[in-house]
Amino acid sequence: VSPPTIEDVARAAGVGVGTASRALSGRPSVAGTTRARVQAAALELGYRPSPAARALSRGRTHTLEVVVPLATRYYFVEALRGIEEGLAASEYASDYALVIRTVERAADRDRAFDDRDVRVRADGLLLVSVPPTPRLVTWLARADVPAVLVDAEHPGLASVAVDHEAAAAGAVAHLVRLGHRRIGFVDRPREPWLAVRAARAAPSGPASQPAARRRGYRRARAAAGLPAIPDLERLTNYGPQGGAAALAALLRLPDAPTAVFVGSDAQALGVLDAARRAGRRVPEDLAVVSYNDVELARYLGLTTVRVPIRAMGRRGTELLLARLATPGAPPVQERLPTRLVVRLTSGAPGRAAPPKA
Amino acid sequence: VSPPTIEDVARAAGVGVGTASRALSGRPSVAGTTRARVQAAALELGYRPSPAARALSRGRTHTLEVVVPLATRYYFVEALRGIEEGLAASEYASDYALVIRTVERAADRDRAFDDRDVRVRADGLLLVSVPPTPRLVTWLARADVPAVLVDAEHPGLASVAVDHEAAAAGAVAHLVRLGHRRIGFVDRPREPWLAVRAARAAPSGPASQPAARRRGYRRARAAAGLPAIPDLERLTNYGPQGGAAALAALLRLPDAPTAVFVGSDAQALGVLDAARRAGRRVPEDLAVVSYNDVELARYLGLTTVRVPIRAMGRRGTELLLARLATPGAPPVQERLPTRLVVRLTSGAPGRAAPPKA
DNA sequence: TTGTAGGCGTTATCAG
DNA sequence: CTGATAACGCCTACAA
Repeated sequence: VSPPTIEDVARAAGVGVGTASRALSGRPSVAGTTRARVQAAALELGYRPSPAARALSRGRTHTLEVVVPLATRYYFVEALRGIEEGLAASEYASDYALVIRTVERAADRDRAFDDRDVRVRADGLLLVSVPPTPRLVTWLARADVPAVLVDAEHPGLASVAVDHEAAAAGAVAHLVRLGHRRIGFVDRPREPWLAVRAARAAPSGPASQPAARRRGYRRARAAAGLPAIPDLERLTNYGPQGGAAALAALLRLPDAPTAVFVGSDAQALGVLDAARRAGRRVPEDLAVVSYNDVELARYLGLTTVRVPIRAMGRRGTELLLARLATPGAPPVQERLPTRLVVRLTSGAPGRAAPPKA
Repeated sequence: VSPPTIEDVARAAGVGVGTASRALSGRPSVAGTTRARVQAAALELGYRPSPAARALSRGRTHTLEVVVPLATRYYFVEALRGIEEGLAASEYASDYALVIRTVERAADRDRAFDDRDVRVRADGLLLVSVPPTPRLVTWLARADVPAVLVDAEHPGLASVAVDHEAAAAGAVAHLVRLGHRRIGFVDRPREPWLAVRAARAAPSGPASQPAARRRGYRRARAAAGLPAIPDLERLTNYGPQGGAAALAALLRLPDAPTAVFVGSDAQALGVLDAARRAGRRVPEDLAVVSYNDVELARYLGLTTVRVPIRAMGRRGTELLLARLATPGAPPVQERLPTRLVVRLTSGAPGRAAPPKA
């Protein structure tokens, strides 16, 4: 009752295991008739090669591991889609299996890069939005598994990234151009899975998106001659509730802002809602620009920064496959452009119609 | 330069490989000092057990395979979240690796269940929203891998499902109770990955969600004494564009409907938009009830059927782990309840305030 | 408690 | 072109 092995197939076909292996693996040096016989026998017996045995023998698992935070939902799915696209469109063998590993807490991340944690040993590693800690970097060096960072960067490591700081600065500059001077900033705090165990986080540690956006926000302010005003910067929970709370706090300020830059569309949702409940019209009383450009942003008329996470996933996969195919190649670092998508909430001139489907 | 094997560890610790294996695997019959010595040696050498060798030797891969359609995005992520929850909360060893396999086209599905397709051979299989075709059923029987269907059912197979027909009927009944008689139906056609290769699809083939919803729609009509009117039923592309097109068509009817039941929130988005552009107020001129209750539904005030996909994923995982732990156990079939979430778009009495964050 | 040896299913090597 | 046979790295009886 145990599943048939290649030996069973060989016996049924009246050949040796070596020949059976070659015939089934599509190796050239096998006579046509022999190959046909072996294949027929395999089909007859319902033979299925053992991936474990094959991996052990070949030394490769034909598997890619993807490490992603699950928290930013849409972002995650889009990245995954991009990865699948990259796999499907590849010029190399693309039938890699994908092992997904989600990290939501710091513990998950630590476990993910713990030598004692034995899972599938992948041929390659794709790290999505997981800024490399020093620990991770040494782990990567030791594990000598080709890795590509997606939406993150580190010297010496292959990556496909985006300049979040510049993107944020551009968004804020847009508000400045529209005449705003009191511009608030709403974002989430450092992600939980980025938490550093000890307090010895490097001062210029792995860049998180929120940190990069804040730098961009400040830079744009400075460029416009605006001073830094701590009260205008609000770090709050991810999601609409957080955004709503942040805006409520901003509106209570003596000098309430006339515009806000929000670090995610999800928080912007709450911002819009809180504005409406406070009787502020958007964009007349309050201009809103957010970040990511998730699918629903267009339905809300959200002016937002388009982050090409899907394209990053795709390109990252391509780079990984290329490195897998050419082991010697040096790690490539690429950057993809972002783009401010101007819709209604920023009150851009010349736009007044409701969003279209 | 090749990675250290257990033999290296054994040598370094001055013991035999057997002892090293037992010490590292946490087996009881090892002296405390010996174990410590082995573990120290392993740490020193940076030893990482080979999953492939372990899988080959143990006969288990410690891996779960999840087959999901990627098309319905939110649905997919939620199911995955539920699966992770189930894994994390399990009373059994929960450190299974997850191999994700997405099927978007019929070819993907065929490949997924092709004997010649060698990927990681998982210890268990979780099929999310993939109704079992006859072919799949026989494959499952042959592969003798414990499997659990999530959001699908089949006689003899373990499953966690939902009664989509009843849920749809309930949604339509709600509209009937509100006094509507001309009730339209908008849904997507059979999913592409369900396409049957030959035309020999069983008449009552694997139930797709759209099919179940349509049955529910018709049943509710019949229960209300309403005749079936083919013109009122529109199958259109998934997504807002499809929904918008469908509503436009419905509004062109001589007897335009005063209410619509839409098979997905994504399509409902387009329906709302098309209604607005046509000058129809919601819910005064047109009541809308949709399906799934995705996150953004509350922000749009959508009345919709809540489908507990996350809970299904979680429960399915629990069932799978239980079966893995107790091979003899018979397949369990469970159903989870759905619930109509009444918000604004259905015009339910006593609700007039804008949606709250 | 510990060491030794056989086997898991495949691929690769190397004679025929 | 084909058939034995030795790895691949680990686990697990079996013996000591």
